[in-house]
Amino acid sequence: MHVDKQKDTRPVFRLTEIISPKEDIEFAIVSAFCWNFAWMYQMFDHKTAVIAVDHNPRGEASIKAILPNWIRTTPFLRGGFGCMHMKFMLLFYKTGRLRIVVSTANLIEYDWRDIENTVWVQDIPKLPSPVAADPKQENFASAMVRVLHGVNVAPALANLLSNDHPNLPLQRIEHLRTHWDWSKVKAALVPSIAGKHEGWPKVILSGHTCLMKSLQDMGGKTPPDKELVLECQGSSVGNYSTQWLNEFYCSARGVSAQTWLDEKKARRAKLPFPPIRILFPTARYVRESVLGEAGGGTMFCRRNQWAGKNFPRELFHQMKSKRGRVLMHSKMVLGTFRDKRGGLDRHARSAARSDSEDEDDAGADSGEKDKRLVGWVYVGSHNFTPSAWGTLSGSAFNPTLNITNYELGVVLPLHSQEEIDRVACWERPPEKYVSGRDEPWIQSESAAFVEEG
DNA sequence: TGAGGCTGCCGCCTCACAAG
DNA sequence: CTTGTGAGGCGGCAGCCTCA
Repeated sequence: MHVDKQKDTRPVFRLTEIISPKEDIEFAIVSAFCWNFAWMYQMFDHKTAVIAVDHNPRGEASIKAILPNWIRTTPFLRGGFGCMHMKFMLLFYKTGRLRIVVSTANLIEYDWRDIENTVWVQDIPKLPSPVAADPKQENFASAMVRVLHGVNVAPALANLLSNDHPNLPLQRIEHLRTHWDWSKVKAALVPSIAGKHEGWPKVILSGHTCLMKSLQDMGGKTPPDKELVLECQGSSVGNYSTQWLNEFYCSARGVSAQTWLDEKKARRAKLPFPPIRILFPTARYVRESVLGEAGGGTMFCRRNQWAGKNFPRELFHQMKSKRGRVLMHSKMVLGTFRDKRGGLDRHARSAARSDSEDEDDAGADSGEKDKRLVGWVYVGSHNFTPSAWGTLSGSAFNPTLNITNYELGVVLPLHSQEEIDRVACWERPPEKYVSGRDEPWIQSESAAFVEEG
């Protein structure tokens, strides 16, 4: 389990250490795709008010009191497709401190005991008195406000406030922006809100286009003399087309989709695969892991995907945990910059910078934050799939972003090679699958999962 | 040189399917 | 019980070859 920078002296987080000291927590908003409510209930003091955001398979928005002081809320899913996959916690302490947790783990024992997950934690101090927030300013807090509205927290909060808990430390979701001091947060929050997002102002607030915007804002745009190499690691495999991989890659470089949205589809389909390494465990790795095939229940790849005509089998790489033969439920995208072949020298670069591409964004490379990054890392609930990150359509003038799932993660800038190696939870560099020898773990073909289908 | 036919490319239509 | 996309099938068209 990888942790926040300040806490990396400690290699492992227990859930009881995050939700601690539990008597001091007044209120919590907690989200996960899979819940064991009885188990989680003991993690909290029974006096603590809790809003539990959960996945509803039917995709109906709902709120319901499920335990003393607990309200379960579920967000709407268009047509019942997709899932509420966000995993986060907001822990409001009696002292005013707010602890933000963004993780990859579900709230069941298995995820915290048997497999590897990743957690990002930061404590946010309360401001002595509220400050006005610029409604146009987008930052971590404003993104969190949108997330909470997106997953139907508002009616649950109103319900608590008007019943047994009128004095909660959060009276309105918007107060997150004005009552706490977020200035120390270096991470960018990257949500995917399920549904259809139309027009640039909305499109850049969600999905891979939000990743693009966040990278621009933190100076993480791939420099013109460099090439971006992506290592995408997750526990589920999507349907990858050249078009979608290039779409994602473009955003990961910090380049707006305006550059390609008006290109003909037929032409886009013929582009080569970008330099993306897709990390997924091989069948052999799962068999030889500590829990064997039975432990492969959280890894998803289907035969018809792998066998698909244009499936990018050559992009697949082994996913081996640094921490021994344990399976990982972590989801990370690691972006690193390498010199282009025949790359420009240092001098030419500054010239290239001023005259090449740069579109609408002015602040991307500016100011003191430009301590020249070597890359960046995303960690959170997003698997590397179109359902999680979204697909763009429409025109460059009026784009549409369609997202199937609710997902949440953070992006952090990386400043050194050492930091890159430390932050990745897999052995680097990842080994490429050997054609003929290596095949991905396919759960439905394992004797341990016979009832599949 | 012109008619006819073969071939490959492109665009259009329909259908199936999406992920944890 | 969405919306968008890729695959696959089909037809039109341009280019080229062959034969009279």
